[in-house]
Amino acid sequence: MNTRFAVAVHILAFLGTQDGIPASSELIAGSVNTNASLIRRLLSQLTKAGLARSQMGTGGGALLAMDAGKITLLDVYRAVDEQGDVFAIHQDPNPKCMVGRNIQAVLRVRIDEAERALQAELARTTIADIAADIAAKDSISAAN
Amino acid sequence: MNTRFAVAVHILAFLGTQDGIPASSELIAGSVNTNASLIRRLLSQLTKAGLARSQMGTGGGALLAMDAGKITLLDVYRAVDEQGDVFAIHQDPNPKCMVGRNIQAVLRVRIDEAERALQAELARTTIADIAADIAAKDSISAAN
DNA sequence: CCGTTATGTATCCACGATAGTAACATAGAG
DNA sequence: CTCTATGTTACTATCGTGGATACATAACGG
Repeated sequence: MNTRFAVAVHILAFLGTQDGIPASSELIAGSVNTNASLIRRLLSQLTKAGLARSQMGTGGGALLAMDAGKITLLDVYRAVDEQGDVFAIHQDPNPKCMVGRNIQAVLRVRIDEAERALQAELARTTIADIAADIAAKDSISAAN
Repeated sequence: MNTRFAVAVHILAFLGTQDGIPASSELIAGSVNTNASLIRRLLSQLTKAGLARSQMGTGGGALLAMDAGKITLLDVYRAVDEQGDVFAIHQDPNPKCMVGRNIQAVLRVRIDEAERALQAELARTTIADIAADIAAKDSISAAN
């Protein structure tokens, strides 16, 4: 139940609103309201996954590595959630018991199916969708 | 990433193989290979959710509260995973930033969709299915 | 060419959740 | 009345998460 996925999406959505101007980790941290080092750690993972890239030096910062419409939430999920497992299976059940010696393999199949369903849904949304949702919602609140 | 869900399914699958004979928490703990107190804590949640019931006293123990074919993995998930949220959303993003003041609501929608997809998949499997898988897998290994 | 900006990474710490363990009051069977 | 077993509480070790600091390295600009 960590917030890495949510923060990573926040970062990429933020980069998506920057029109190609590099954003420093300090700037992003200000939007997320957290530590710049944490942002850099996440950006490092996003960069390794090929979703973001960065420029060092004056005026540098992070950029999207590809079009926001090409980055899905599944990509982000895979980039930041190392083991990518929603459920854990308990270790060392009793092999002398029929349930104990088979539960892990049986559960693995069902959990993988559920995980696949989750990932398929995540794949249907892109960072561009998120950015559009944010802009739409913001114009509505601005109107009130 | 806790194992409560997996252990709870293990417990119910175990009860499903008991043919209506109450199973003590000690017995179940032996199959799961953990502590009886932990089993009782989980059984308490399963009982509150109406999935299991128990008899105190000599010869007592836990029983399924309904037919194994009527209990879905979603029921178990809801019974033991209190908050039932796969993803957490970071708190206190910066309201002065367009992304910061809208990201939570926007992410909430998408995360809820993903969560629904996960739950729909879990709802497709029952404890009876799990018990059948276990029996099938066990007879295969026994044949080798 | 040197100082400034900013990344990338390592380290340390506080906090909370998980799960293992023990203890005990209570309820039911014989 | 005794034995069994539940239901619940409390305590603890361990680990993951996220906050904070530090620093070597890289790029840009005067």
